[in-house]
Amino acid sequence: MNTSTILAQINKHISLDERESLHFSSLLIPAKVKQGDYLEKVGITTQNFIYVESGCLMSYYTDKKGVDHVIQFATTGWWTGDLHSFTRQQPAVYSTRALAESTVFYLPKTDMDQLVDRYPKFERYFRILFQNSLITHQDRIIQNFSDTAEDRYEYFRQKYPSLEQYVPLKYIASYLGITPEFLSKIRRRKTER
Amino acid sequence: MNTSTILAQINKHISLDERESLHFSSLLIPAKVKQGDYLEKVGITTQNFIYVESGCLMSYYTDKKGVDHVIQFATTGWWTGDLHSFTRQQPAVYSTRALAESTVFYLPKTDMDQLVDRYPKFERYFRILFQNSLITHQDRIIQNFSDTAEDRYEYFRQKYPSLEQYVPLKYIASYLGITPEFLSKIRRRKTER
DNA sequence: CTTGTTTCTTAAACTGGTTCAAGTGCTATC
DNA sequence: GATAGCACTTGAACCAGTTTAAGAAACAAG
Repeated sequence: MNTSTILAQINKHISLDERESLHFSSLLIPAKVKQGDYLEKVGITTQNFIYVESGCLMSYYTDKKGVDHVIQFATTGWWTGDLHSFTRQQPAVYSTRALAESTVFYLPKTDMDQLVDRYPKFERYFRILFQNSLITHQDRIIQNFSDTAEDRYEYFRQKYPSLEQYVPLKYIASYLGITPEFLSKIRRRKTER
Repeated sequence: MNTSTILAQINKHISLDERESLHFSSLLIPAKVKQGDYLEKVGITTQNFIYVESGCLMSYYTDKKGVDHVIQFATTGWWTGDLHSFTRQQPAVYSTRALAESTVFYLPKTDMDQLVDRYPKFERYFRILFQNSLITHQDRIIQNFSDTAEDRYEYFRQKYPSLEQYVPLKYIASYLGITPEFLSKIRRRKTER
């Protein structure tokens, strides 16, 4: 198991020594998942925080009418999962699936709890991670209110160019909060110009 | 200066001893603000994280067309401010104003940085704070996509009943992502039934 | 008390995005 | 190489929410 890229990712925010790196690595559970595989399912309490080493995952919410809403894509270097379920140990409301063959690391909640307890550096790492993610989520809320769907699509393509190769358009539409039909129209308008 | 309620708030998540409590309290800068006062303005880099001791604040974004979008209300016990500006020390894109006469504590960024450095407990406190806030923001994104404006209004009233006394309807409309005119219609529909 | 200012409401015309239904194209599998 | 299944597109009817404009109600300040 090669944990060098995840350690490099973490070392962007904190500086781990040998002992900390080894301990952290020992907690990770590596896994390979195929396209379409579920990593988390609605109703089951999430036991792991998920780190994407390669490939692409998506987390989505299925509403009362049975419509899926993509809350997040996660590609190399991202953490993902149903944070509510993970944090409060309650049945998940999001599902997480692989959009392509992917390799991931699972970090079990109990281990993460002990980890941050024992090494304040990791407490810091996750504080920074959540703080940054919160900023991104705030931006997204504002953007959903103030920009048109076309602007949001343009922004999405610029911000996450690597995702277009993995993600079917219908999921991009869902992430943008529109129907696949309307995304289709937007795309046509763009090529016609 | 009485810091007992903010300390009680923090002690819900971590357990501070006398020394830590005193040190933390010594960093806080108390302030009274009147209705309409600005605590942060667009374009000015945010120096403080803001804790609301009493009263009510709102943070909002003004888009290219000059329309305000409320990102958050903050009442007793909440932290607020432009997190992006605060974290990365860049000019604020949000403004923060008092909706009523309020008392707040400012926690300067430099002090907060030193605080979490010196006391891992505070690192944990803010990790938990951001983690919880992130969960709330994820829920809000999903809700904006899957629920109608009327459902969102109902949910808002149930979740934050105390806010209705402070917050003009036009700001509630903005928070919900609709126009004041449409909120007016929703309210009428509700009373007619 | 009254005058100006802001908030809230109402109504009509309008639009960004949805819904429904049908059709095209891809690729997968037997 | 037929059949099936899914992703994507197209178009027409439709609707949730906006825009514009105006009036009513609440409020603050002299």
